[in-house]
Amino acid sequence: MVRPRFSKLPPEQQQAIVRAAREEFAAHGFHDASLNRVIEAAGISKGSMYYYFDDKVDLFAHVVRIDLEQLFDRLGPFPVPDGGSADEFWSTLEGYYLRLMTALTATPDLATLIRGLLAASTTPVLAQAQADLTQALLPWLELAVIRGQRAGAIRTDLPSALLIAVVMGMGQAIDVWLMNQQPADADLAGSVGVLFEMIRGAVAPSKHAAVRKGGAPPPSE
Amino acid sequence: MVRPRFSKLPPEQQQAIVRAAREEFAAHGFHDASLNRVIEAAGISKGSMYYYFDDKVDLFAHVVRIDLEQLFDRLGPFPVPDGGSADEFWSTLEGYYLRLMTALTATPDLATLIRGLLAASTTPVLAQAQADLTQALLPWLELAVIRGQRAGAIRTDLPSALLIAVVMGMGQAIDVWLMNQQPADADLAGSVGVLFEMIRGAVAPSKHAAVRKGGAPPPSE
Amino acid sequence: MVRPRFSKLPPEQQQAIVRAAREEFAAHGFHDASLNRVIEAAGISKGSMYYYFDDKVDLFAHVVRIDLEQLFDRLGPFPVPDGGSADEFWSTLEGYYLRLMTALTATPDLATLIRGLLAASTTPVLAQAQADLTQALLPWLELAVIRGQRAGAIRTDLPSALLIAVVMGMGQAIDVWLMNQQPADADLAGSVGVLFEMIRGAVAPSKHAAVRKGGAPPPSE
Amino acid sequence: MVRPRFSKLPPEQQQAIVRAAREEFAAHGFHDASLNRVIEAAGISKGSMYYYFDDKVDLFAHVVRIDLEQLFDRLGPFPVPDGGSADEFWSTLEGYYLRLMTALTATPDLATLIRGLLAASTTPVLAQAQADLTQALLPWLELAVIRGQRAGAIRTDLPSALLIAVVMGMGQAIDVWLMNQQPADADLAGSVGVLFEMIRGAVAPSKHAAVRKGGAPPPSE
DNA sequence: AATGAATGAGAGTTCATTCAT
DNA sequence: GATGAATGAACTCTCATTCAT
Repeated sequence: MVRPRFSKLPPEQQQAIVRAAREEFAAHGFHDASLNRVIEAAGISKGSMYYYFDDKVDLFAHVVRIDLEQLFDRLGPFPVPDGGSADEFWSTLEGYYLRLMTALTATPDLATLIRGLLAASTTPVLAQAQADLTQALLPWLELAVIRGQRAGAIRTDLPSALLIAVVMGMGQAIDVWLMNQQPADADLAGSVGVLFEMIRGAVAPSKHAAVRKGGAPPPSE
Repeated sequence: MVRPRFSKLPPEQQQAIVRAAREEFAAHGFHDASLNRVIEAAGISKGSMYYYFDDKVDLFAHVVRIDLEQLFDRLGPFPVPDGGSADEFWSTLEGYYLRLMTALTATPDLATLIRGLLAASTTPVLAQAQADLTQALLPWLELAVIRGQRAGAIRTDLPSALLIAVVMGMGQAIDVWLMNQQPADADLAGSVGVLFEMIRGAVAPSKHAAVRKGGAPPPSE
Repeated sequence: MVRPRFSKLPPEQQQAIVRAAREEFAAHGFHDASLNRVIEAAGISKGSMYYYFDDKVDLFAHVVRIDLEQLFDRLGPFPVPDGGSADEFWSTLEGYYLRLMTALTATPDLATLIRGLLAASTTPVLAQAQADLTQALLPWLELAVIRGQRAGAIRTDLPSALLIAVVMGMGQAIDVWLMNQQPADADLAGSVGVLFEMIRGAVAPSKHAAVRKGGAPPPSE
Repeated sequence: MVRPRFSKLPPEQQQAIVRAAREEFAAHGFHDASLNRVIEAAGISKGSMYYYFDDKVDLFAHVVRIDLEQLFDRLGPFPVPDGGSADEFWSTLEGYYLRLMTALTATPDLATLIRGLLAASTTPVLAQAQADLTQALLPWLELAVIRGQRAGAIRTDLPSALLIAVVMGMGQAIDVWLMNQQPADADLAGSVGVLFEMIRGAVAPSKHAAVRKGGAPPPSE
């Protein structure tokens, strides 16, 4: 955990440290990031680094947390549509996601960080940071699933955790695909539209599902 | 490239080395894997390691290649359904994928390796290994998309690269989810069924697409 | 570049490190010198070595630089005779060179270092160190040539670079010869006298040159 | 020493090995030359290498020896002018040296080898090879000095070893200077002329010497 | 509160040499 | 006679972390 000492620093110095760390982690990934380079860029001593943060992981986690906070502060609270039709549900979500992706595209270092974190499936040392990230998103996602189900927009025959995982996988794939395309913002809207279309196809109540599994009847809209 | 010297080793010693390396890479990822630990576990000298393999990357590539070969030897060739209905198309694919996942679930280290390789988006040193893996799969995947489109099973209004990326993202998510559940084989079939159902929903010709983009009219199912 | 950290060390420790490095480099040459042996002899850790110096080349360059500085501090500035006769020109130079050689003979390790550096024609990694050394000497040498020519002591029909190269070759040969003789200081003066005599014969305005090349008429002595 | 086994090889294989070694040594210097690369280029096994030669030094010495032999075979025996005037003495020598340098310029790898060997003042491991090279040349050089002295072309007041050392130093300097100029053959003759002129000035009987040292009276020209 | 000097463990890689076959 | 597999010692260099001041 970040030590309170760090929070007492003048904001501009906090920012200098976070910025230096963000750039280093984004540029080299967690493992290859060098604390020596971070403290040099931040203009602080090595002792101070360890005075503020427990260790490398702690610094990394703090950077991700801070950045995510700022990101979502800018975006405003997650809109979780309550009531309304399935179409309204998807449309609300898509609007929000588009703004999220627009923001992420504007902060590529953060995007790189998140991508790296999501992908670091084999680095146990980052498990905590991953868990943190997940914990920050999961409750909202689960709420969204529930409301989507109530709106008849999301199938009810699968665990929400699975639905969420698959949707995030699709989103990640689209993210990578988007970055490889380096689209203008105009394209971004179209791409997000396509993505949501596919997501909707994947998680919407499905006639195939009914046939295959004979699962629970879809809740009435 | 693996040197012929390695291939001349008695099979059990080749296996000992590959096994040691596989476990190390699976446990720590490519970067954090330690050659010292590998040679210790394999019971060979450091000089021998470099007598058999060019370098760390070469060893890694060899392990992945060997394991994939064995995997696909066990599975037989990719079936690419040609002709037939959309339902038949999906059913053929699902059967194969189920067998693939069954095999992967039985070799979790290999699964971890592949996952790590797919995710190593920022490690240029593995670019070759990634390219190898991709090149082995892409042609088949593209063929599958084309035949799926011909069968009316896959939408035609999006680039196949995007479709493939999204499907792989979904598959990866399911993989992770499956590994976290540590399901019995029985559950595996169900999960793969669900996955394909979602994939089908995502990439099947969509009425939404037609509405949104004014694209090509969906081929009749 | 040497890091300031090193300069802050207590002088005796700086000296211990420089001495250990000097002996190692002199004994084995740059390439065969082992940093492991240096840090062992200096009594510091491997980490400290790299805390003080960028790398092996940096250490080597520092040793040479320090030693040369001390050498020329002891000798005083290069005297560049201006005006006067050819005999006076040579006599001034000879006096300085004798003091230089006396100093070098007293510090054989430094002599070895310099010799090695001058001879390292094929080691691009030392190019910077060589360039440093050359740049420190060349301007003075060229000035000396010009003034010598003005005094009628040096021939004017050959490029100064060639003259300098040949003279340095002769000096180097004498150096080696001197070291093999391990002469008393008394002999040193005689040897330097002989060397200068030969140098004078080689680079003095020559009647042969006039005959052979039909070059500029030799300036009158 | 080269083992007789090597001499029994078919000449073309001997040549293949020597050629591979020569190129490797010339390209990387003795220390950085890799036996692995040599055997690969020569197309022999590592065991064979050590079956033919004691070790790396032995191989190096053999290459130098063979090449020098061939060089001097091509040049013919050293001409040691006996009788005649000082001018004739120098002229004979210069003619030979010009042919030597022409030959060396045509075989740059050998030239590099020799230069490296002459310069390797700090590599005790090559002491034997250096001594070999010197021993091959010294007797002739000393004979040349004696005859030169008899012809009144060379001063008699200095040990011949010193004269030889200085002359070789001058020659080496010119060699380097020549290589940096990359002259056409035409320039070579001129350069050698200049070199000999300077050599003559350096080692010819000198009035300065008589004045300075009160040494033996100079032999009459 | 803050520093920065010091370190040790470890990294990947190279290579001349040996020796059983 | 010839091979090439096997090795271990050595190499330079990196880095997160500690701790006395």
